[in-house]
Amino acid sequence: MPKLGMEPIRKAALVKATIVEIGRAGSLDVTVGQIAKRAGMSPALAHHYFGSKEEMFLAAMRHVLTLYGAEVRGALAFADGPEQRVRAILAASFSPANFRREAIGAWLNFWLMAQTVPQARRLLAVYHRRLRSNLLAGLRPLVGDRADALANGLGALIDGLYLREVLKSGPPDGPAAVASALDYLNAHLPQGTVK
Amino acid sequence: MPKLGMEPIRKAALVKATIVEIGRAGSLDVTVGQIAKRAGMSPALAHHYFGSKEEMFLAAMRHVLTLYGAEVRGALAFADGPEQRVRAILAASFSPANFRREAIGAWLNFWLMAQTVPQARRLLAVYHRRLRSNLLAGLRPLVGDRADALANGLGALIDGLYLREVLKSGPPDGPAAVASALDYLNAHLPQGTVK
DNA sequence: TTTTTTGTTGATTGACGAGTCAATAAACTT
DNA sequence: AAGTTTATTGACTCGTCAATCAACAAAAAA
Repeated sequence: MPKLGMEPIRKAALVKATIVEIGRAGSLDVTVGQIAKRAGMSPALAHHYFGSKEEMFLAAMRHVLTLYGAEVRGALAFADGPEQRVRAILAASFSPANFRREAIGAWLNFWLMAQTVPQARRLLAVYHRRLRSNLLAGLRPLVGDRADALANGLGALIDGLYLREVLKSGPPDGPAAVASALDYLNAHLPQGTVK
Repeated sequence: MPKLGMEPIRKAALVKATIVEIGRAGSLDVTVGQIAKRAGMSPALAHHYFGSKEEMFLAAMRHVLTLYGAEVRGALAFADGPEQRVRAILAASFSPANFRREAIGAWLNFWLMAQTVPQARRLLAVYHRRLRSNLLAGLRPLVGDRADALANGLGALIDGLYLREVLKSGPPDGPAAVASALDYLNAHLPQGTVK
């Protein structure tokens, strides 16, 4: 029953299924069959649309990063002043949409992939740069030339908090993570600018 | 030419080779064949000694953690006072022995494995607890009841710094990482206790 | 209506890799 | 010397999986 215009629908379904399956498996050892099944189609069709498994992974990674970027932008739009901007970034980073098991698992695996797949490395580098410049914009008015080191530290801390969440049992605790990061930030500010 | 007493030698060689190969591949997609070859023996022999690939991975992980633990203990032996203890832990964490490409890559993969292999999870949990209690011992005299939150933050920061090193090109910069962590610590101390 | 394009899948190919087994050989024991 | 244990490997089994292909179906274009 070939309805036309299936391509975007199928691709979206596959991307979503890829993320879910990677999160579920906790690794990239996921067969095209599993992904296709979850997306409700045959493995052959998955190949038809993406050409290869790697392309599927990359599309999934792009999707995760895009979502995250959108969330940050959205939060930033409402932020008032540098301090609120930094807060907004942190809140977006640990928002329920991003800070949930599947996404965290997927994220960790993309990191792994970035070690060996140049495309993935590039994607991750883009995310890094964006996060960094967003943080810097907020931090510079607050701490001047120490902003650079602080942005690095905060970036690493965010990644570390993600990493640690992987091992915890129970649902991820976004607010606690935000609190941790804010605490870090706060300690570096001329006393208590951020409460 | 069966010399006796080969077992420990072979096992050690395999563990080492496992770490190298995982680091090289940047993932756990490493064949027993590759590992065995690097260790200078047939795949069959590798199976003979370890029974399964997973056992090999776990042994490698145990080895990495043991090395790290030993380094921390060693550094701690010379540490004088709480502040020096914390410094010692950080220095050991980013020492050349631990903070090098292969080990970092292996570490990241173990993290991944911990998501699904209970044994691996347990090993990582042990490392976590030890790091935590070591940090706490040093921090409590310095910051009292805020030590708990600080230890968590520092732990996450350390992990994050490892993670970030994966993506950088060029050799890992241990001292810079230590400086980052110290900076974090310093910001939380009643002014400038740690310089 | 014929042709082309788009959607879809079952079956197959081809490669690869974990783990087993049987066989060989050197040492050590009795 | 006969028997046992340890070391070692080549050959093989068995399963899995990415990717391809041939074929069929429905819509759109001609």
